[in-house]
Amino acid sequence: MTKRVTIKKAWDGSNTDCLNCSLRSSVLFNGLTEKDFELIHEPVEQLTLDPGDVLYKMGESGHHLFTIRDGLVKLVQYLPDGAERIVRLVKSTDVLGLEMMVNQRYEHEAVALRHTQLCRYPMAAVTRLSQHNPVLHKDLMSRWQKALSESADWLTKLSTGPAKKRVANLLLLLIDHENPAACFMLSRQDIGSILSITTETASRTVSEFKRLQLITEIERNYFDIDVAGLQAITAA
Amino acid sequence: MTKRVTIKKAWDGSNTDCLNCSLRSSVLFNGLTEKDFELIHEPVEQLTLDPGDVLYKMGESGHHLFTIRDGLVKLVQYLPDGAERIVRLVKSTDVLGLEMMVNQRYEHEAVALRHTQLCRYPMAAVTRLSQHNPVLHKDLMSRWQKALSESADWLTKLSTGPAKKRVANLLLLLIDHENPAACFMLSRQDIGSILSITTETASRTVSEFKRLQLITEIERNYFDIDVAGLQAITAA
DNA sequence: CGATGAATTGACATGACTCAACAACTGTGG
DNA sequence: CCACAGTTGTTGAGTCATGTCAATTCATCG
Repeated sequence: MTKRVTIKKAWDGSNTDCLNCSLRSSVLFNGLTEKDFELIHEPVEQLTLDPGDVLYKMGESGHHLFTIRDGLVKLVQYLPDGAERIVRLVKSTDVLGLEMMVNQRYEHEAVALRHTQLCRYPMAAVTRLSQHNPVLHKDLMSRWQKALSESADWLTKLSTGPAKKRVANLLLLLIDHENPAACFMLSRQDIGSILSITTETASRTVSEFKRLQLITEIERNYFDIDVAGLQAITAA
Repeated sequence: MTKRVTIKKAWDGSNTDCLNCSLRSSVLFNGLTEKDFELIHEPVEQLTLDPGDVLYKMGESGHHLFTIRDGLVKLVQYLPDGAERIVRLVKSTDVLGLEMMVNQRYEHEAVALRHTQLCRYPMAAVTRLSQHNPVLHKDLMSRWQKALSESADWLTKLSTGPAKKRVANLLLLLIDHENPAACFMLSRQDIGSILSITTETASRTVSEFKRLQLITEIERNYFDIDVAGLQAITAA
């Protein structure tokens, strides 16, 4: 079911050199000075997750935030009846676990969907720095706001209207912006719990898109997608 | 359609005395010292909205945040096809317009659903103060996080499952916690665009609940609700 | 190769939408 | 106070999309 990844297993062994990080400008700490970095005694660590690995569980306490360097992670909530609902997808350059700074608890279960690399930050350092460094302060607010605003989109685009539109919107959202028109395909079950449809409906819809050549499998789990065609469906 | 409320019309004429506000402890500025207040030159004003009044529109620029003292406001987004979707309800002690601090634009249309009183804060002051006052800083993060977490609930409780469950969950959410078991009833159209169902389905479901005596009209638009009964439906 | 879990497909039932008529209510002007 | 128009809510009949249940194929992995 849900394998638990241990920090030992995950840690690559090399400390992350944030100053030279290729994601520097888009990453949480981009506003920090070298002097700020000196105040962080606990090291920033790099983790690697395989598909299915659980980064943290709902309700768990912890002391870390995460930034995704590359990959895709789902945030899952469970309904009273045990059904799972995916409430957000977190991808490259996004931050995970911000709620820790407020609640000291994770609010979701975080599970990797693909091979994923991330950086782990000590939360206390972020809290402390955010009160002195206005750039980080502002960056944190931006990230919260971004999550909130994506969450509204999630509602309007992925939880409204007929299944075809929803699936089309989801595929468009999964486009890898470095490989435009190449799209990582989720399991039918994940599609279902994102869109709140059954796996059968998800499967039928994906199959129909394949038949109509709106999507074409390039390699295992990667599809070339007809952006204009799918957009036509979302608008229909 | 959408009446525009002018500040002149709305302003009660008396400056709000935040120091003596009855909502003080739950309100945005609860962490401020009297000295902080001296730094706010632009006055905090009190507004009153009638049902249907539009506080701000999507994309509009502005310089203010709002706290709801009493009442209920919907945040609306429009889909490409023009259909409206309500993405959040904002109620007493909640803050509206936080996104201004990041974007300088409002991201939704804010429309009063009932007679509503609110306070208007100059955004620049909040931004400035949040960088020096750690309590306000933390409070802002909490509010962002609260909005985000409610937004996930909105998804799981109000946008998932059959119409009956959704309506039941919505009614439970509308309970006025000062008048437990008394619940303000929304228009069928609003129910529809919250739950993403048609007005007809909303009407049928509400009617059924009335027949089953799960809800009973006490006075115009106020219902006594059978909490246990509705909870049974949400769990079913 | 056989075993397991995922994906697909079909047949059928059902819940929600559509279209349409009508009832109830609100506010207006006579 | 009534008559009217306009809006909102209710209800019904028929259709369509999605859910349900079940069988089958496909992919992966030991």
